[in-house]
Amino acid sequence: MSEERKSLNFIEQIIEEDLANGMKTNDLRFRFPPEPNGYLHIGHTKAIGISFGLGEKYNAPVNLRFDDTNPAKEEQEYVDAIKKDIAWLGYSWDKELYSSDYFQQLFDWAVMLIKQGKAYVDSQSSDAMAEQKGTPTQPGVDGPYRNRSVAENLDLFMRMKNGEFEEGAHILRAKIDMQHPNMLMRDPIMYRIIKKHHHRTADTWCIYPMYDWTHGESDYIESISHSLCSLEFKPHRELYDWFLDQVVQAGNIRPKQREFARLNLSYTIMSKRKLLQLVEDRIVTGWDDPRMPTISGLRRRGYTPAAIRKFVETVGVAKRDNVIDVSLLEFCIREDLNKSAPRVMAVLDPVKLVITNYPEDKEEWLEAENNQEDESAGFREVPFSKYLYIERDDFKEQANSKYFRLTLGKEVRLKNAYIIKGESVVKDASGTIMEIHCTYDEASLSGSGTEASLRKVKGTLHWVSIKHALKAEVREYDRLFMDEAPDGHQDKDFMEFLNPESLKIVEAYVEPSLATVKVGERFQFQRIGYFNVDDDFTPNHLVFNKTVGLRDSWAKQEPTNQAPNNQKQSNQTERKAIDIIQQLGKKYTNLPEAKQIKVKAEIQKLAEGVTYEELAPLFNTAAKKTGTRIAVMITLGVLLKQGLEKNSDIEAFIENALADSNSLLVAEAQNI
RNA sequence: UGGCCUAUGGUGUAACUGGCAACACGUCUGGUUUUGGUCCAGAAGAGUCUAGGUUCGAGCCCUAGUAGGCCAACCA
Repeated sequence: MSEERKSLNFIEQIIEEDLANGMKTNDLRFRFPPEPNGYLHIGHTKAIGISFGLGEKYNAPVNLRFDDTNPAKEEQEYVDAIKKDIAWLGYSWDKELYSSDYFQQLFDWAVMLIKQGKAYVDSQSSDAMAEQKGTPTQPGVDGPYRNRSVAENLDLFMRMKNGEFEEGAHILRAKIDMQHPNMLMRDPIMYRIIKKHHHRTADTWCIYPMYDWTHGESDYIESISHSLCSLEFKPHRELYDWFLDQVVQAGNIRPKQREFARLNLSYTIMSKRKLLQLVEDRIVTGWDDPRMPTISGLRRRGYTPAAIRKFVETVGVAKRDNVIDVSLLEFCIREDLNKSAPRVMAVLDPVKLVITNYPEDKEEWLEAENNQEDESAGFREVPFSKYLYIERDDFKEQANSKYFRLTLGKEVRLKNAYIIKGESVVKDASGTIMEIHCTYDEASLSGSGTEASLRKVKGTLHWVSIKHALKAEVREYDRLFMDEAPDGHQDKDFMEFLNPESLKIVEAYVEPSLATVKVGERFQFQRIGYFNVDDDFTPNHLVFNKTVGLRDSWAKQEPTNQAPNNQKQSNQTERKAIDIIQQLGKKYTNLPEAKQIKVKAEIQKLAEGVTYEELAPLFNTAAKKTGTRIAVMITLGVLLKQGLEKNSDIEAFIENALADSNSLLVAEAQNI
């Protein structure tokens, strides 16, 4: 319906162009090609979102192709985990495929290249070959085996395949150009000997194709129309195309590689190698530790697929390096959970509250709304009694008027229950508060509709009845690293930035309705945050993970409250006249004439409050910023009229303006 | 010393392909609220890396700089 045209990212634009140039929508096909050597992380989600998202948008198939050309690093465990994660995110692939499915075809093509004189067997050490390869700034030189005969190459390659040689004895290289400016084109390796068991082909091969030789040809075999990958593969594109040139037949789809910037998240790392190190060094409990940026970690932490997909959609697709603020991820999960998570009451840091005028043995079951954002969520009952737990944080013996919680002599509401008034405290010998005594107003019950219940109080507290509360283990997570870019320092190892307090385990008390929870269920602990039931949960041991805290504008201002000397902020917010003039100037040249006259009058008025010292620095305004120069000129005119003496700086400024090509500026200069 | 890529508020993306720089997050006000949450209303913050050029007009086109990233694994 809406005419709103959603802007396309550069990849969508390329596809639209291809479509406009005659490619059929039916020919569109994408792929996601993970190497099964680790778990998927939030960064992969971007690649997944792009390719699978395009599949959804154009109703085109997307293959899941495991890039399994290196048996030394790849394992079935990772294949299973990757499939689980993609499915959990809600994407479905057309075919589950493996690069290893194409080993025979790749081998046949390699033989063809040898016969055409476009590939040869090299028998040097890797050091010698590296030497000949040159550097980015220096061309390489041809090696001694470069011109072996086709027959010899064929014979050696067959014997490589037959397992006659040890690892490292020979390799197969494409014969391209050792002097090529792109190092990847300097006779890249196509095959190496690896005598290891492969998770799919077992021991049938002892030579394995390299990434570059495999990837484009696999795309071609699968008729992938657009092969999307991250920016670091840009230099590979030239080789990708060269390999394609050797096999593509007219009439078939020729895959196109295009590259986008990968996702980086502040305060975390994305490198699979480094993530593996965290697992192996036992910094975290595993790939699915809730502090890990892996999909499995986020899942265990309580993130939803919808939130993660929204996040990836929001960050966009472009070609410049980026670091996304974690606050955006947190926003996405809060937004989703706010709508869906049932609210419950839980006290994480308890202090005992005694309602002195409440009958000793009385208990009431009070009605509580499950989710005010969702009417269909209904109500539940929570038990109330004389002895409660509230958060230690929610009480201060005395506090200023900014503190909305319980203090002595003031009233607050107990959520879903009564209004209470703080009366006294009981402390132990060390001064720690052991009990808070208060009185309640019996007529003020929530929802009772009485005049007393409608009374406004400035704070509302959550609580649990001690007698009825359930004990629960609550795991509160903080960021794993204390630096915004832990692996962005050349002089420091990322492990140096580990946050020693990334996990805090507390024993909490929760309302009894949580007795029947199941693993993975998500809740909002009111006034605290979102939590889910951890995998470690058992029926007699409740375990919750903190997914993310609620936004907390109180926590933000509290520290500044402590500092006594920021009373006088008000006059700082008043902007200086010169700043306003500068801002008005910015747009001056773009304004219609009527508006210019108005703005000029405004500048002249503001100019009366400007000193020469404030104005002088602006004489150096860049020539390009004509508007600012005009505003400065107008201001200068006012100052001169007020009796300011001309000096050499002023003369120079005016002279420059008179020589300018902009007539408005010249006119203002002439006025002076 | 080479090649390739990128450059827009604090962050991430837009700008209908040359016409008074928009959206989201974040920040700050104010209102509503039985969550200091949500929701609502508003504000601040960018002369689009720099210098030239083309044009009536440039974030967009051209030239030259500058800055950052990637490229020398028998990894992907």
